[in-house]
Amino acid sequence: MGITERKEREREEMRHLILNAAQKLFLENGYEKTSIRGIADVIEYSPATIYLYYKDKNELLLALHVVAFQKMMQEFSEVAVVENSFERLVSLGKQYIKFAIENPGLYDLMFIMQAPIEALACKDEVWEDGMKSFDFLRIIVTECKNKGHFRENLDVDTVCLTIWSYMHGLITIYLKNRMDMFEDDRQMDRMQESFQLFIEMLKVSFK
Amino acid sequence: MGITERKEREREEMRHLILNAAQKLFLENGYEKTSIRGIADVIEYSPATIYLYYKDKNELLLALHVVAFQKMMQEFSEVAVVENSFERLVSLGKQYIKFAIENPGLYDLMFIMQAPIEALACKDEVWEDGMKSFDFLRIIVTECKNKGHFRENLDVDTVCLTIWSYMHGLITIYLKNRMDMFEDDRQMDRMQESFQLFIEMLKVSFK
DNA sequence: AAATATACTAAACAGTGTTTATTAAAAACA
DNA sequence: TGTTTTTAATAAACACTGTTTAGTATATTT
Repeated sequence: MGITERKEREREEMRHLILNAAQKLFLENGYEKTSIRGIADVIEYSPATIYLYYKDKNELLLALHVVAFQKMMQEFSEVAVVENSFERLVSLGKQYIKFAIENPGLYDLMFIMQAPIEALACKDEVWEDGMKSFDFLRIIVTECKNKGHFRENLDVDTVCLTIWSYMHGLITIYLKNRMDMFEDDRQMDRMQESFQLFIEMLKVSFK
Repeated sequence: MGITERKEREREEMRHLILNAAQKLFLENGYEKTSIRGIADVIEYSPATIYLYYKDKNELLLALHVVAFQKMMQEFSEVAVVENSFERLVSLGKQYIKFAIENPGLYDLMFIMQAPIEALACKDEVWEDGMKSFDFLRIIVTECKNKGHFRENLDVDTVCLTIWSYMHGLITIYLKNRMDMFEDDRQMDRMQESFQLFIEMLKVSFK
């Protein structure tokens, strides 16, 4: 009896259809204009149908959040080609900035919005995507220690949290338009200068 | 003819009344539950009345954002008692973290939400509150250079942006529940450890 | 062929920010 | 003073939002 299997397949297809429409609206018009009704319009189903496949909007946004992390992790994999482990860390930083600037809406969903975190809390699940990407950083920092770029007595987790905090802060100050404070049009330059300075700080103080 | 003066005074009182109600709701129930209708209920006026005193919700949130900056700057003034300029910088960092954790809603409004920035853009104004608080940091960093804590060839603006980025990142990772990733209940400890590490980084690499 | 289960939706509920037309009161003018 | 004009406030509506409920076709099982 393959009916239940077909049903399950159709259900998964429908979930995909909804998720793709959500992604389309999210990337095109941003978060504000990604409404359940809007998604329903795109897929030509009634709004209520969406609730047969996702518990609520938070869960739908969580699904989108998972896709976003997959995309980021894939772009991260490009840094693997860099031989030197410290240079690989620098490369990861550049990729992180690049991803955030090219996908501001997704970055918001991944690291700022409460919706996906609330959805996880509802399901009593942990933030696995966050953990995996943090692990990516952790591995590189660990290798920086092993290869002698960073001294031995540094706590890897503390170093990672410090690096991530800096990167996340720089990016959100930029994305949330708080660099408009600098009244020139050197925002991008200023970010690059700060990033270079931070790299120097790592190099000098972790030696 | 003191009628226009009285009218202006009454108008200002009404703006205050609205702003206070907004602040009350914002601090008690957070952003989501701070609605125009909710504010109207508190002050016992109709929702439409609020629009006679504030152009829209963004402008009201901008007014609240101004109050928030006043509060933060007042708390910042406490660090003036610290003699050593580098220690004053450390103190400022601690005050910044303290303010953010004690006033997460206000911090959101000041540094993450788009509403006040959009309201400013509408009025063709610059982010003066942001500039003033950044100046506070700039002055202390400048003195760190003058007193020999930081070397001479560092660009003050770049240093300030780097410090602010780190602080802002650490705080938002915490406030937006992205530290739930660490499955222990040492979140606060981890923040402190990272903060200490960053202070050491400044001390060592800017010498 | 009849009974049951599934997939879907129209309509409603309870919210949101905002605008418009209307009314009551205050100020200005004659 | 009485009349006109300006001002302040609001009820009601508009166009949205996420979500739930009750009802209807369709598909599956008995």
